[in-house]
Amino acid sequence: MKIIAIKKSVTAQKILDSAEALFAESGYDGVSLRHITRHAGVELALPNYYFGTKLELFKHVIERRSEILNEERMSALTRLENSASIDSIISAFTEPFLRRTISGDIGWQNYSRLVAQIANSARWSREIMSHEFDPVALEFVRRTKICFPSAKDQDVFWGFHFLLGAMTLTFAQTGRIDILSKELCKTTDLVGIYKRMVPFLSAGFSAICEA
Amino acid sequence: MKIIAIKKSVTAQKILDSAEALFAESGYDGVSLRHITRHAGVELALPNYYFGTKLELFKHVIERRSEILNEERMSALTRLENSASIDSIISAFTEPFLRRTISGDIGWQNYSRLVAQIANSARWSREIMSHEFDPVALEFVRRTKICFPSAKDQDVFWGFHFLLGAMTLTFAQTGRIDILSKELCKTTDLVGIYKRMVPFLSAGFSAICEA
DNA sequence: TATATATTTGAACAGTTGTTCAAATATATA
DNA sequence: TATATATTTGAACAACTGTTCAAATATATA
Repeated sequence: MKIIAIKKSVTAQKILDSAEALFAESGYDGVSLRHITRHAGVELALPNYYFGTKLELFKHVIERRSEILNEERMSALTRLENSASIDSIISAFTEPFLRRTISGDIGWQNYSRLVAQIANSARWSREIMSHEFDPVALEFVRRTKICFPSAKDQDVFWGFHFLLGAMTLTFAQTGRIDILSKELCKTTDLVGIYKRMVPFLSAGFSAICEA
Repeated sequence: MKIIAIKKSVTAQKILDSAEALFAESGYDGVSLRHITRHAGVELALPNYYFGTKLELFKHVIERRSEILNEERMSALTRLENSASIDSIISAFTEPFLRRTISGDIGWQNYSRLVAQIANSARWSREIMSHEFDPVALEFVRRTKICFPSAKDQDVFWGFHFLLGAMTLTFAQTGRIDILSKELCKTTDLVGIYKRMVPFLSAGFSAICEA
């Protein structure tokens, strides 16, 4: 009987890191197990040993950091006072991801690029996004409803949808806005983005959720 | 010498339609030429005859409708008066895509799902999105600057970035919000989304672009 | 009708894909 | 040290990949 402790195996972590980086760049089907193992410097058979199939490896890549992210988001949301403003609710939801990404940790940067792709993919969104991130999303919605007592539930959900779109494109780090703005705006300037994103989204929520 | 008139060949259009539908579902690498030709009911060698490589076929899929979309958006923007409100500018930019998608045309629905994925992909965004859509995007930015004379260029570009994120996630039609909201919100209800999206984004722009 | 051109067919090519497994090696336990 | 378990190795499998091409067929031109 084999007992695999993925979290403690440096080989397993090397595979996850390489898979994360390559999936973020080229997507699930754009990357082969040989790409991953070559990048990680390990044998081809090892992903199967630790994770089973390629699909299970993919899901492990997602779950490794979603657990951390969900905990941080949830605790930031529950730390809020009952009278919290929409600004602070949006900050609580978006800031944990942002802080991880701007820290310079290349793993988190790859992860956020990967999640952005998944969130906009018909194939993966329901299967992965819903499963991993909906509980925290519902807590965000619950807090926002308290903030706008007269808002209809639909309005709050659509507001969350717009927030999610703006946030995921930001974390996608595509570099398109750099080209469009002739390098006036930098995809990597997450602090500058954040300073504008929270007011932008707060005003948007107020516009559709206030009577 | 072979003279190929792609736009008039029903075979070429069948290939483009099938490629569009399958790429929208599974992405560039998730679809093989055999999937496409089987779906279209044509021989394997025909994509090469009409389009050359798989990559060139992919780009033809994108360009076929981006030409139409760009013309409609550009003419909607230039039809605006000089004193146009941010609401009307956002409408001019987003409405053409919306109208095509809600018309029930399955081809345009597939196309919008595909563009949403490309917009959030590091691999394709610069190569395809910038090339296809930046001229019209710059016209949007130019009109928005007139609307907010005291706004810094950076603020307008970032506003466009948030708009683009919200819009692409909407057109991605992932169905995630349906699950999250327990079917209270429907991804397919583009009219209901639009009614909220324009006010949401207008308020966002005002928040970061007004002094 | 005869000729030229456009299109379609069916097969083949070499390279890559995910997955499997017995054997070899390393590590921990007794 | 001896034994059991965990991990790594290297090769093999059949299926699938994008691309190519000569031959066959259809269509237009003269």
